[in-house]
Amino acid sequence: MHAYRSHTCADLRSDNVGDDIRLSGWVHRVRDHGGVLFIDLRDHYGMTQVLADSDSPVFAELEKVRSEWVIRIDGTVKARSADLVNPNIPTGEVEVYVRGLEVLGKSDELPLPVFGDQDYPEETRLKYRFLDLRRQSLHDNIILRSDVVKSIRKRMWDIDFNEFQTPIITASSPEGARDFLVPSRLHPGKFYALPQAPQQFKQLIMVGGFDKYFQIAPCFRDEDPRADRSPTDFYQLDVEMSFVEQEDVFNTVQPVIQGIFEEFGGGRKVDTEWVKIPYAEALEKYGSDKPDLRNPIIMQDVSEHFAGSGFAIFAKLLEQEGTQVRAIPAPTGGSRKFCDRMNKFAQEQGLPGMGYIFWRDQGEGMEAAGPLAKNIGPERTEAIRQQLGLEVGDAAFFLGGKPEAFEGVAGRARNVIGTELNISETDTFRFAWIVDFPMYEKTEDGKIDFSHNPFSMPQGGMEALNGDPLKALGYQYDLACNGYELISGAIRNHKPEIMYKAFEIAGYPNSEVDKRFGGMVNAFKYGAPPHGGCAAGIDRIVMLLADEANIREVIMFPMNQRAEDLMLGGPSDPTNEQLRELHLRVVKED
RNA sequence: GCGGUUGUAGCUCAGUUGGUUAGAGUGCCGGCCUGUCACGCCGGAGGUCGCGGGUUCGAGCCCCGUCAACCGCGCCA
Repeated sequence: MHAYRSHTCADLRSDNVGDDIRLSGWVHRVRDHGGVLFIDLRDHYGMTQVLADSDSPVFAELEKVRSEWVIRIDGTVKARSADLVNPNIPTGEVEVYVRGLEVLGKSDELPLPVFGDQDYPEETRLKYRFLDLRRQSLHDNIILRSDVVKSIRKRMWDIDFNEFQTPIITASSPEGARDFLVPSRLHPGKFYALPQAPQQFKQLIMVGGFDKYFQIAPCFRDEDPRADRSPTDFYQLDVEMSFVEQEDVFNTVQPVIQGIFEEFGGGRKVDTEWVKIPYAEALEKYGSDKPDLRNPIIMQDVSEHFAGSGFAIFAKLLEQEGTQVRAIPAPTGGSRKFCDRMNKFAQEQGLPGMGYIFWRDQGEGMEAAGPLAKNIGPERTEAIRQQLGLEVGDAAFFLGGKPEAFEGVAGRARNVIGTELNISETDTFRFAWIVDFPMYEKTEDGKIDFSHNPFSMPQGGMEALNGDPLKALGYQYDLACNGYELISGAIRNHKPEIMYKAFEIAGYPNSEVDKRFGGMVNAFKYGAPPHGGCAAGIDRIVMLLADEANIREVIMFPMNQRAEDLMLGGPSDPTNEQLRELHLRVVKED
C-alpha cells in the first residue's frame, strides 16, 4: 500500500464498500460523541467522513486529534444506511471505519479557522495565507485562475501564437511607472530594473522576425495599490503581432477573451458585440475611459440651457473658455433624500457640490423640484427634461466647469447612482474597446507629455505630428469591461523618424531617445515590421470571473496595502555583507 | 503625501447618557455523551478595550496626538 493514500478524500463511493483503504488529509471537523467519533477528513479534492468507536484499536489516539492536524488513516469503507447519507458531499453515501492512524503533522491553535465561511481580517489572512488558501472560497479562486491560464494558453496556441519568455532582470525604462531597481554586484553603482511589462522585448521579438508572440508575463511596477491593483507584481497576457492594423488585433483578441468569459463566466451573459467608443466620447458620456456599460446612464452636455440663465454660478462659469455644464440623468432617483446624498458624495469627492433637479407629481401634474429648477425657470427646466428624456420620479445632476476638472467625479457619481438606484445590469459582462486615445496631454505646468504609451503610432503618421500635437490621436486602445480596464494596447510606432519626432514634441531630444530607448530605436533602423498588440490583466480577468471586488482574492500570495509580505516578512533589512557586496550604503532618514 | 472607515478575549462581534467586577458566540482546556455531519450538555481558563496624553470623583465611551489595517484621491508609459 502507498505510504500515504490509496484514494483521495473525494474518491470513495458505494462501489468501494468493503475495501480496505488508506486516506491522508487535514482534520476538517471533529464530532466526538464519547462512544463514537466522527472526523471530516479533507484534502484538495474533497471530504470524506471517517469514524471510530471504542472497538477501534486507535480510538483513544483519534480522540486526541484536533482541527487542521494532518493525519493518515487506514480503514474499511462502509455504506451508510439510507437515513444517514449526507447528500451535501459526493462521498456522502459511505464512511470509513478507522483501524489505523498516523499523525503526519500536528497543528497549534488556529489564528484563522479553515472550517466555515466567516470573514476574517485581511492582516490575519495574509499572515497565515497558507491557512486561508485551505479555505474553500480562496482555494476555488486559485484553481479558477489556474484553469483560466490553462485555457488562455490553449486558445493562443490554437491560433498559432508562440509563447516566449523574456528577461526578468533588465534595464530600467524611464517612462511610465516607478521601477523596482536591482543593484548590480558586478557593476558598482549601477542598477538593473524589473520590467514594468515586456514592452520593448515583445517589439524586439517582432523585429526579430517572429510573427505572433504571447506570454503570461509578470509585470513589476512600484506604485501605490488599489482594490483592483496589486502592488509590486501582477500578470499580463502579453500579445504582439506583426503586419497588423488595429482591427486585426481586435479580431484576434476578442474570440480569446470572449471565449474565456463564456467558459468560466458561470452562465453570466457575455457581450458578443464589442462596441468601439472613442476616448473623448467615453469621457463625455461616462466620465471614464473604462466605463461600466451595465449602467444605462449616459451623461449629456446641457450648457445651452444654463448659458445666460438665472443660475448665476453656472451662467458665469460658462462665460469662461472651455467650460461646460454636464448632466447625469438619474432615472428613478427623484427624491430629495437621494439627491442630497449624491450632492454630499460630490462634496466628499472634492467638488463644491452637484446641483440637481427632480421631477415629482404631488397631485397637480408634473413639477420640477430642487434649487436649480427655481433659478433657471420652467422653460429651461423643461427643455433639459426633454433632452434627457426624463419623467416623473426621475432626477438629474449637474456639474459645471472645465470637463477635465469634474469628469472624474462625474464618472464615479455615475457608478454610485447606477448602483444605488439598482438600474445597472447584473450577471452580465459588457465589453467596449476604447479607441483613439490622444497622443499627448498638457501637464499641470503647461508642458506637453505623452498621455499614454510613447511607443504607439500616431494616427496619420508624421503628418499628424506636424500639426497641433494636442489634437493628435494614437492607434492606442483599451478594453473596458464592467468598469475595469482589462486590456491596453497599441499599433506601435516602428519608424525611427516618427519616433524621434514624437519624443521631440514631448521635449526629449534625439540624444535622449537614443540614451533611453536606444536598444529598441536602433533595432527599428534595421528593417522593422509594422506591428502591434496588447496586454490583458490576468488578475483582473480572474477577479471578474470569480466575482471578487478585491484583486488579492485571486492572487496566491499577495502583498498588503503597504506592499508588505506579512507571511515571509518582506521587505526586510539586508545584512551588512549583502550591502557591501552590492556597494550600497543605506541612508537613514530622520 | 491627503481624505474616509475601522481598531474590545486566539477569532467574529455586542457594550445604552461617562457610573459597581467589560459580555456573547466560536475556538482552546477539563468532564459527560454510540449516529453526528455548524453534534449536544456541564464546567474552566483566556482582556495593556491599538498606543500615548488630557478632561472628570469616575473613561471602552468625551477631547488631543499617534500607530496599524482597509477603501478612495494623488500616482498607475
